Order: sequence, then structure tokens, then C-alpha cells
Amino acid sequence: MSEVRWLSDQEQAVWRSYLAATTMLREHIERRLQRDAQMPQTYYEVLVALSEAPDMKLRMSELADASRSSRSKLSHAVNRMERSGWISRDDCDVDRRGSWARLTEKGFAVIHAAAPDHVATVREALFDVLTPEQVRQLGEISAAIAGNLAGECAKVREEEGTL
Amino acid sequence: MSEVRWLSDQEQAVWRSYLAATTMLREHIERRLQRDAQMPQTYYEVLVALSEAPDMKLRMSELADASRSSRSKLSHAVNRMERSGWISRDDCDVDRRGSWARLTEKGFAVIHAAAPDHVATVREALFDVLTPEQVRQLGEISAAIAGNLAGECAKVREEEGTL
DNA sequence: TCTTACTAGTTGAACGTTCAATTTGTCTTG
DNA sequence: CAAGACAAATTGAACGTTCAACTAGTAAGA
Repeated sequence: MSEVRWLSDQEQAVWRSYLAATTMLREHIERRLQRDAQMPQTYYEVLVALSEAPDMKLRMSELADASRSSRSKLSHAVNRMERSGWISRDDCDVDRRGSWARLTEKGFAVIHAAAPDHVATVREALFDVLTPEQVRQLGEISAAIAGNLAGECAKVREEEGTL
Repeated sequence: MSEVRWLSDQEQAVWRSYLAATTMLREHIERRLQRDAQMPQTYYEVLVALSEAPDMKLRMSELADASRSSRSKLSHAVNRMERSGWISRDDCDVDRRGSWARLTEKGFAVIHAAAPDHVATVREALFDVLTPEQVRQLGEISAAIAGNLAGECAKVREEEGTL
């Protein structure tokens, strides 16, 4: 057991600031999306991933990776979006365990209707309050954090089935 | 209805990077805290807020502000932590509607046991992957975002009782 | 003082996520 | 071509959060 390296005062302040900013921003976006489009942010991300895929369809596990969902979470989410008529499921010929999730016409309409408000929210709450230089910095900082955690997260994914 | 100002390619890239980084970091910390201390991050923040308060007690609404919880969320959370014996509730003499949430001995022990692992997680996943300059930048960026949203969030808080 | 408005806090139902198990199908190796 | 290991996806239960009442107490004005 090694010594604890506590946070310096400056680090402490940055951490609290980071926590406040990311929490507030996430909740703000969630509230707006719920108000304007009656869906949580994770559903929005699933719809975006599908809308960008060839033929607007993806295998469930590809969709899980694209939207950073666990398989279980995605399964439940797709169930609900299927019930709303936004997504349909097709059997997969190549691998009979698998299934395709496909964006329906209605789902396509829903995401297109939701996008403008969502983009406006992101712009107002994030890009409009930062200088171009800060935007650049935020990009690099985010890449560093994400790059470091990507391995860790992949490990967790793998363990999903293993237990 | 005004024109939609879509995100530029660079903004799009930064936004996706930001989303990936903050989501992964939050989930990583949540997983570690759950594994090491059997509690979600929000409970940790509640316990920290209480441990820093005079006499380790706060009125429910003060605690809600300190931990950025809605009143309802906090009420449920304190219920569960009370059942675990981490927090106790006392009636408030000054205002008989109110109640104090106080950290118990056990709650104090729990947060002190959890802190070292938590700090190590934050350090490894955040501060160790950034340069000192980037840490400074992140502080300023976070302050800008949080500063801008603080008003918005206060507004939402106020509306909590009003409806 | 009575009445109206407001504030502190709680509650139950609905929602979305996690966790662990389960089902079904594929791949590998002997 | 069987046997076990592995992979794709789903399920139900438990958990935590949100939402919309609701209870009870305080404050303010006539």
C-alpha cells in the first residue's frame, strides 16, 4: 500500500470546478432535450449513431460501441425506442444470434426535429462562453483524458460477458 | 425562429471528444467508488459536504445546494444513508418544518476510508494525464462554463417548489 | 386574526441504468 | 462431429433519479 498523494489546493479547486461544470452542463442538456424532444441524452446519441451509419442500421454491439452504451443498457433503450416506433429490429442472416437496429422514417424525423434545439443548447452553454483558444485547449484536454481511459473502458466491456 | 448555427467540423470534433472524455471519466469514477466503497458518486459528495460543515451538520436545503442535488434526490439519498447509519436526522428548533442532516461516527469513518482510493482514481484518470498548463486551462474553462450555467441552475431550483 | 402566499421537506410512481443470470448461436479443438 | 469455450443479445430485479403531488409550518397583509 503506497502513500496517498492528496490533491494540492489548486488541484482541489480545479477538480471542484470541473465537477460543477460537467455536472451542470450534462443536467442542463438533459433538461432541454427532455423538454424539447421528450428523450434523454443517451437516446439522442443512439439516434445520431444510427443516422450516420450506412443504411441507417447497425448491429446491436456496433451500436453499443458507437454510443458508449453497455449492451444491457442499449437493449433496454432500443426496446423503448422500438415501442415509440423510432427504431425497428431485423434478424441478422450472417449471425443468427445477432440483430440489426435500424432507424425508421419516424425515428429519422424525430432526430431531425430535435437537432436544431440541441445544437443551440450546446452552442450557448459551451462554445459561446469559451474563446477559440479555449475551445482548442478543451479539445486537447478531452483527447488526453479519453485516450487514457479508452483502454480501461474496453477492458470493462470485455468483462461484460465473461462473468 | 432564427437560423440554426450548426457546429463547425472543429467544434463537432471537440464536442464529441468532450462527451467521450466526461462520460468515460464519470463512469470510471462511479465504477471505482462502487467497487471500493459501495456507494455512488453523489453519496460521496453528500458525505464530503457534511464532513466540511460546522458540527458536520447542515439543513437539508443547504446540503442540497452544497452537493448540487435537487431536494427530492437528496431526500431519497439521505433516507438510504440514514438506513445505512451514515447520517442521522435531527429536528430543527428554529424552523419546525426543517431538519438537520448530520454525519454520524460511522458515516465519518466511511468517508475517511473511501477518500484515499477516490483521490487516487481522480489523480490517475485526470491530473496525471494533463500537463500543469492544461490543468490551469481546465480550471479556467470549467469556471467559464459553470459561471454561465449557475444562473440557469438557480432558476430551475426556484421552480422546484413553484409548480 | 384570518387568509393567502410562500418555503422546507417528503413521498410514490415512472423512468432509465446496472448487475447478474439466461438464452441462443458460433467457434475451436480433440 | 461432439464438447466445451466463447460471443450476441436479452431479461428481471435492484437501484438511484426525476417528476408531480402533497404535508406542514412560516410570513405578510388586510
